[in-house]
Amino acid sequence: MTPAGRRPGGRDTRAEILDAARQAFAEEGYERSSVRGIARRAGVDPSLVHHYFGDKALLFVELVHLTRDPRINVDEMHAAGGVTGAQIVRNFLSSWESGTDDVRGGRFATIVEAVASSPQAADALREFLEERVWSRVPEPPRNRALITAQLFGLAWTRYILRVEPLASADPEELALWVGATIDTLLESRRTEEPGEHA
Amino acid sequence: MTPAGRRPGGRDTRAEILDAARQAFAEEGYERSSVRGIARRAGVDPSLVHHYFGDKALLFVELVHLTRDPRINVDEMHAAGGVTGAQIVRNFLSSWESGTDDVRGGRFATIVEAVASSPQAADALREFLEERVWSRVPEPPRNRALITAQLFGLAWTRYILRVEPLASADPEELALWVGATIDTLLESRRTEEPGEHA
DNA sequence: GCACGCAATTCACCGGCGATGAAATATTTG
DNA sequence: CAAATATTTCATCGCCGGTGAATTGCGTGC
Repeated sequence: MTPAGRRPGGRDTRAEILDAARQAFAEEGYERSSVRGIARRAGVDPSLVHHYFGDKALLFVELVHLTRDPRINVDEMHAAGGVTGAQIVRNFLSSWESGTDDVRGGRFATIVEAVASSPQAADALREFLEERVWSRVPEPPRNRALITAQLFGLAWTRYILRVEPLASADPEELALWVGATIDTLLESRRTEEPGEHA
Repeated sequence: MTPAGRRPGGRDTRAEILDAARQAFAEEGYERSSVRGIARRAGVDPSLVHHYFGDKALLFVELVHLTRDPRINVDEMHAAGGVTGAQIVRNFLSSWESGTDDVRGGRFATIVEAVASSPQAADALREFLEERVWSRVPEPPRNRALITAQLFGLAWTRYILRVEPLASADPEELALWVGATIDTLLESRRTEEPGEHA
């Protein structure tokens, strides 16, 4: 149909592909989204996707970096008079439940799926967390990691594995339950070892 | 080469396919393993895999159920004088680090990958945990779920996301760190609410 | 002991996938 | 205006998951 060759009029095809990819990943998850499908959405040849992004994993990496900056959340919490476990949990959950997603936790599933099947995506997410989320929180690395484990364990059990009662509990309940554990970790910094009472 | 039709001599092809699948999933993960590749390993036509198992997800489900029964671990812990958080963690980690795996945590990655991309696999794992792991532990559902979240959060952060220092810490250290949190949950049953101290 | 039904196996396909490499066309630069 | 470069499509390759039909062996009833 459309002949080969560069198109006249500089519309930003790269951005359109990114947008199509965001939709596709959100709707269908990582593995089930195809480069071809994304290209189709963007009204573009599949090769163009490779041309701009290299391959599917790199396209995804690019997308994750475009997410709205979560440092803002951290700043807001500081402004609101200190970081508590419950607030961290509330914030974390709201990232996955807010917005126009069709399936609750769908965004989380997409990311987890990508991270599980592509080490590059895992690297990207880890660096993202380190540089943009934790960078302003003065916790020692071990506590950061343990809190990360708390949060992702919660989300994974809730959204992916769907274990009850976590799967259908109210976010506020979860904030209390898991927030308490995180508080223990946060407090341990001011004392000694993390929650060792044996 | 080999003509069509049933083979003489009743070798258990179904079992051979399962074995090939176990190897393949362990070495390459879920998505990267292909039905065709598994059939190739088993020296068999790909259609045979579909014939016996329906599709790839069902094949995987079949495999998970063949894992050695983890109830034994629970029994051993009871015999050893009670269940402690540290022992739970040790046991959990050893399931993913023992044996002849090439990559540490490779089995965990395989399962997580499958669960992330196939709801059927998620159902299978959840039922597996409910029926075969938790069935003998008299904790209320919420505690079971929270402990599950602890364990999977830990493993996910260690094996998949590879956040330091969890990724390279000694299992014994992890048992202390996370075990303490689990102990708090276990104790809360004998008192009241889970660790709410606010 | 043989014919018939069923289980096991392969074959030939279908549409889709990720990726590569070359060709064609537009824009930018000198 | 010409050469370099950026953008775009096309033609392929080899692989994938899955389906449906054909082929061959096995077990059972009579």
